[in-house]
Amino acid sequence: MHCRRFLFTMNLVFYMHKFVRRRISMLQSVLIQHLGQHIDETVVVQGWLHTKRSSGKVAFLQLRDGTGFVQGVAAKTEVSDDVFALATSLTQESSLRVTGVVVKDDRAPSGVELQVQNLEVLHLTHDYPITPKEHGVDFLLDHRHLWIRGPRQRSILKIRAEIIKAIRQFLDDRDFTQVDPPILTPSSCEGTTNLFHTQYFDRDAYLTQSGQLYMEAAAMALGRVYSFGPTFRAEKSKTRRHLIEFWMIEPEMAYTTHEESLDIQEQLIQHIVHHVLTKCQVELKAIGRDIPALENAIAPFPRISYDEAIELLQNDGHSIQWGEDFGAPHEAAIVEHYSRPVFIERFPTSIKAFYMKPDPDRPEVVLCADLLAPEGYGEIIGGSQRIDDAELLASRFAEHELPAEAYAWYMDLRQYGSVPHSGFGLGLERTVAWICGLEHVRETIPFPRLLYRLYP
RNA sequence: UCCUCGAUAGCUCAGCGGUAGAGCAUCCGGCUGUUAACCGGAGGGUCGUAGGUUCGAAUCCUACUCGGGGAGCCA
Repeated sequence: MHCRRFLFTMNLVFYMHKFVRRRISMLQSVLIQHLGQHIDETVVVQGWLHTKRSSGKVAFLQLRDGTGFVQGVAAKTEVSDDVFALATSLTQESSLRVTGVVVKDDRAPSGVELQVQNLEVLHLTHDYPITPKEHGVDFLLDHRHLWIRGPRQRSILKIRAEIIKAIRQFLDDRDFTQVDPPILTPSSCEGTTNLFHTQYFDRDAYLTQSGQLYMEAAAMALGRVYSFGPTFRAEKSKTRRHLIEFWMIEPEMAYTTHEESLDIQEQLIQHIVHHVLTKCQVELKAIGRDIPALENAIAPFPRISYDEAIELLQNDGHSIQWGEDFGAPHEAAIVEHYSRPVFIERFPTSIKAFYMKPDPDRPEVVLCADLLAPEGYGEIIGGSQRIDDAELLASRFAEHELPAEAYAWYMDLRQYGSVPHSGFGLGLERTVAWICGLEHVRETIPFPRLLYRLYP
């Protein structure tokens, strides 16, 4: 019985395909997001069946094409028996071309519906794994290649794309030049334990952990630069804030102090949030983001010193002492006092990277800052003013037992026209997670690389 | 590396020492406004793997495998 039904459907599909091809090809195909501009016109929508509901006399087809969702209504009295039979036999995620009249309807979430006239099935799907009911994380990640078809994941990827667009727009408008640092590197800037090792013919090479040092060179060549690319960390981190492969934006600015860098950072974040609030209302609603909470991200952001943060934590009952680095619970406790992103600046020199410039008034701290996102999303920016003095940098290399020969080129930057300069790294996925209000960064990237997951 | 939780139908889970269960999905039937549609029926299982305890193990114990959450580290 199953088999006969299947053959019947396939014959029908073949027949309909021949029957309607000429007429459909003469009609205009329209993206779902533009249907509102075609009221009362007959159009073709090319997409997939998201879900279907049907009764004996009417079938409701939820269609998607990547740009949006629209309901196609096939009424038994309005279409041929063949088309109606085809409509009721359609399966989830079958690919199809639907011909119909665009009509206004207040019952539709987008305000329009498609009155179906004809259907052309390109491929009839069987047993699509992701059903409209709930699924577990493991199952969904194993089916990530299909999971991204869903409305929630589509919205997140759309917002990610708009965030990227906003970042580029902001930096390009302020005379930054994009410069691409290498992905294959001879060694790291901060230890090799977290680096992905690979072969470079007969030598060792590592996947980049940060393009920063190269960007310092680029800033001396082009003034204001930024990189935008993937970063790899072989850390055995398994939390909602960590990916093995993630994307970073690393601006680097010549003739720029720590304070000027902070100004740019907060304006950038404000611009991103404003852009997403302007362009992505539909997507933000689709994923259930608390929009008023996002609207709080207006510059200037609070700037507190490491000293003040320690005091604040001690007053909250934490046993942390000056000189210790913050753990995740500390960051969460600090952020709880604010509803906006907050800068923590001037950390102890001893716990920060070798290239950070000491505060001239207090050499025990460096001119650096972390920007913590609100609502517990953790550090989204880390930045600093860099050491511009050749002698000091040389002594830092010695203190950190770094191989000076490998970094001769980096030392050169302090030999030939050294200037005060600053830069920062913005973690894309954590920013997307915060703006989307997600539980986990794994949903912010199309194909997440996680500690125990390299598939698909 | 450490702590902690988990693995039972295609999916989500219940069952916690005595005949393997539910909802959804699938298939069949019904329904002209559904929004995770609804109503009736059917099929569907080596209870993660290997040992052990017991008259009897999905259930208790041990080891292993795979995964979730978290710590450290970091964006």
